[in-house]
Amino acid sequence: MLVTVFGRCSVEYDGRASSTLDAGDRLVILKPDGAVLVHTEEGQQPVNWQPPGCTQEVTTGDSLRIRSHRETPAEQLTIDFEFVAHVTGYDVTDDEELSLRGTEADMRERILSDPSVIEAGFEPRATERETPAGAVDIYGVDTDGNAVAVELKRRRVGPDAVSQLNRYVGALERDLHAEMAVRGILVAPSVTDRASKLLERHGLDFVSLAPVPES
Amino acid sequence: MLVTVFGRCSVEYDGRASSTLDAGDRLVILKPDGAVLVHTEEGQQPVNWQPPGCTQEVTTGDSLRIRSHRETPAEQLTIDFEFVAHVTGYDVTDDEELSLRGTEADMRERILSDPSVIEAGFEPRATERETPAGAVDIYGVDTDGNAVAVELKRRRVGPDAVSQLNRYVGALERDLHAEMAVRGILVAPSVTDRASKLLERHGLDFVSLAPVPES
DNA sequence: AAATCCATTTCGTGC
DNA sequence: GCACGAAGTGGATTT
Repeated sequence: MLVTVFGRCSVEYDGRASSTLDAGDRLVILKPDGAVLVHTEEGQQPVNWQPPGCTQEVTTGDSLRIRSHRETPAEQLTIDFEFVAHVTGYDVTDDEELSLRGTEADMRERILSDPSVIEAGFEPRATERETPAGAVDIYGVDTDGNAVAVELKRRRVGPDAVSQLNRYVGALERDLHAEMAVRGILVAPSVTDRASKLLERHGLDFVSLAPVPES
Repeated sequence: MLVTVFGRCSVEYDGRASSTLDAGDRLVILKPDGAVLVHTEEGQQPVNWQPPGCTQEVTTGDSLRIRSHRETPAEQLTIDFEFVAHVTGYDVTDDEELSLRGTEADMRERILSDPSVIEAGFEPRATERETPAGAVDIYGVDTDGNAVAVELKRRRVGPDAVSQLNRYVGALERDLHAEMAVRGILVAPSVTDRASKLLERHGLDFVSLAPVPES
């Protein structure tokens, strides 16, 4: 059963960090998988929560208390209700899976089916090619026989993505032992100013590509 | 009013990406700030959502339909109910603020109040010191007169944090124009294997520090 | 509005 | 279980 509780409660959390929240009107959600969510009137994110797999203990002495805990990491959430306005339980069953388009994986498929969107003559050789620095999204060669590392991002990128690509290029250079030159190409809808300067500094290329073909 | 709807619904989303979700039993939450959440029986995260600030349009013709949209970016969510089991509305008001301990900011305060936890003789000179590559968490000098960039992480770090620190060190070196040598110190509870090798490769130091003083 | 980075990020995948 | 990286990441802060 998925249970919702409306009411006035205070919340304490202790685990990876710790927090306290004084009494206020909130919505508490208990999921059958062990997840707990405490939502206030604003924000997309819960103000407090516990992830799936937690164990709940509900006490209804003088007042309603919900305790949730887990090990590894040791975490504990305690919700104390001063007042309960409404409780609902509903048997939620959902066999359907979300179908999502416009992800990084979709960009990869598009490039593999038409490598020329990267550049004329680009030949993909592997996806998720392992290097000592991590997996390269698309590994291939260009018309000049250079090795090419392609890093994909579904949205506008900052300096972090450039550093990531640069790590892969460095690892490939050491891996290939100077047998061939290694180029790095960042593929994303756009880049920020700093990212652009970083690309130039590291001698990396950029190709603009959006996750969803624009209409 | 914060509104919850239990029922069987299908969901369509179109915006930064796009998705479809066939009919299933779910919990839909409508917040007064315009946020919309669609929760299934499992997972901490909603299967579909709309962020705060969105505009809702509810149609109750043959069946209940909730449409939410926003501009910048243009995004739209449509929830079609085949069956509504339960609807609850509750006036949720919450003036309290979450008090959170164990954040990166707390680590910074601790270091500033006792810089020797970094190393003997370390002198902080600035926090959030701006460089062309971003802001350095703590900037200071060591006993040998070197400039020191300290990067803080509240949890175990991987290669990304090392690259981040390396960017700052590089930017400081160019900024200071070889007036003084620049050291980089990563401060975190622990590092992964790859991160450790990267630290060594870049000549960066590591200091172990947990966000919450261990008992 | 854009940029940057933290987050009790969560989540999936692979080892 | 850990490691690594994506995410419609969200959220806060500053410019």
